[in-house]
Amino acid sequence: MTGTGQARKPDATPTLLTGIPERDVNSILEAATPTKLLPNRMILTGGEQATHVFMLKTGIVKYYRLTHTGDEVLFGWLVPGNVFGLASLLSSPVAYLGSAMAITECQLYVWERDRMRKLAQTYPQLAENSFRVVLKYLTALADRHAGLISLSAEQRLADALLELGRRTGQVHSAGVEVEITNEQLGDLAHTTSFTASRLLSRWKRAGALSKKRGKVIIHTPESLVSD
Amino acid sequence: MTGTGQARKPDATPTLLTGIPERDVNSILEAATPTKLLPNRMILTGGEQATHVFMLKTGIVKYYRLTHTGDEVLFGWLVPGNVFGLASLLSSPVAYLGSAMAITECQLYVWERDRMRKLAQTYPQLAENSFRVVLKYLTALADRHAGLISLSAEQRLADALLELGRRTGQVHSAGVEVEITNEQLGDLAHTTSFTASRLLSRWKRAGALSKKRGKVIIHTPESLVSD
DNA sequence: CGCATTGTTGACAAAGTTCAATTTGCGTGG
DNA sequence: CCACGCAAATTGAACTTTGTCAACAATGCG
Repeated sequence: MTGTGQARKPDATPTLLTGIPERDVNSILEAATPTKLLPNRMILTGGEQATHVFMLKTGIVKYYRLTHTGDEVLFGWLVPGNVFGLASLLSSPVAYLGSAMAITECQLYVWERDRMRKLAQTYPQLAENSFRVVLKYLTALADRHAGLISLSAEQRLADALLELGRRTGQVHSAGVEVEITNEQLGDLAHTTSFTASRLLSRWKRAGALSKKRGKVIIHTPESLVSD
Repeated sequence: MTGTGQARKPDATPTLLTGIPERDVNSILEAATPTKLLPNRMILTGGEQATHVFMLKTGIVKYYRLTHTGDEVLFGWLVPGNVFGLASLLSSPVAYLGSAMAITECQLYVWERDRMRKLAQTYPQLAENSFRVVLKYLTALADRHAGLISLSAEQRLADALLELGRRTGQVHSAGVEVEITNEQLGDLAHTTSFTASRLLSRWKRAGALSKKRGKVIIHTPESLVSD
């Protein structure tokens, strides 16, 4: 039992460049190709050989997988700073485990596989950070999985909405404004747009939020939390 | 059995020691503490600080998580060769993401964190393999998650049974024999022992398998595959 | 032999999904 | 500026799947 030092922040969102000195960060970013994408563009496709590493600079990306029946299984939304395509780092080639698609207009850093592998040798912190990021995704997916099993559609929807507010919400005088459709929200919470509509209506009636087409304004996040 | 430069198996179950020369493997294993555990012993607990890396030598371990309501969310069963506790490899300490418990009597290799971190520096292949293993777990959990969303209880149960057959089954003249209770099978497939019982009975009536207490003998795996 | 564990079966309930019908909101082009 | 048309949202009702619970049967161990 290592009686380690002090309480650190619970989860200080580690990313690829955490703990790397600024001049090295610059070298690393310069080795990437900056790319701009329109909404609905595919970025990578699950099952294809991993050839690039991506870091999202601006915009929102959805990471998902298609089942053999064609249903979409959403793993989560990626926001600026998030890194994906890390399977490329392995010495022997592996497939991407899911597909990534731009939801909004996006700017990305894109590294070619060999380039990134060399960088990871030059800057070992990069390798460690990659490992940490993959572990973080594993934890996130574990959370998502546990939630799907043990929470009701209502709780999942509330969680999805609150996390969206935290990650992509615009703070407004009347509350936090989130740009999302019922259908997207349903996907995030693993339910249908119908269920999403019913629950949102209920919360609206309770005064916890208000709705516009493609938009939700959360007035009282607390009132979504429990029950 | 190095076998480089030859058609490799599609998913040759990469593990911690893959591609490491035998004498180095010996050094690595010698650095571990061999440990023997009785059934139902906890090995590590989710949320605790990661201090050790484990490799299962013999036996079966379940890896799971408890929700705040106390339900158990099973991520999977670990079989000999599987490695866990890899969060220990990070430079700054992280928590184990789930709990591990011995199902059968088990033998384990256990490495103390600092020891393993030094080994990973000495043998870089060890670091790469760790990364690969974590990616593999991510893929496995993604599969599991997708299955939970898109498959019926029946299909999940069939999958669980078939995979058990593959991984832990005893080949017998009458088919593959799997040691498992209805309840364990239900847990694996994310359903109840009642549903498991009903489906097994149906398959038994169809002649696809037979049952003993705590045991299933699969006669015709094909007939479980689709519907 | 007795007892605990495991398994079976039925009746019922809960949660969400599905589908169809309708309404609302909003940009576009006349 | 209005009317059109389409995408998004709403709502009700039936339906499906699976979980829950209770009662009971069987298996096998000590």
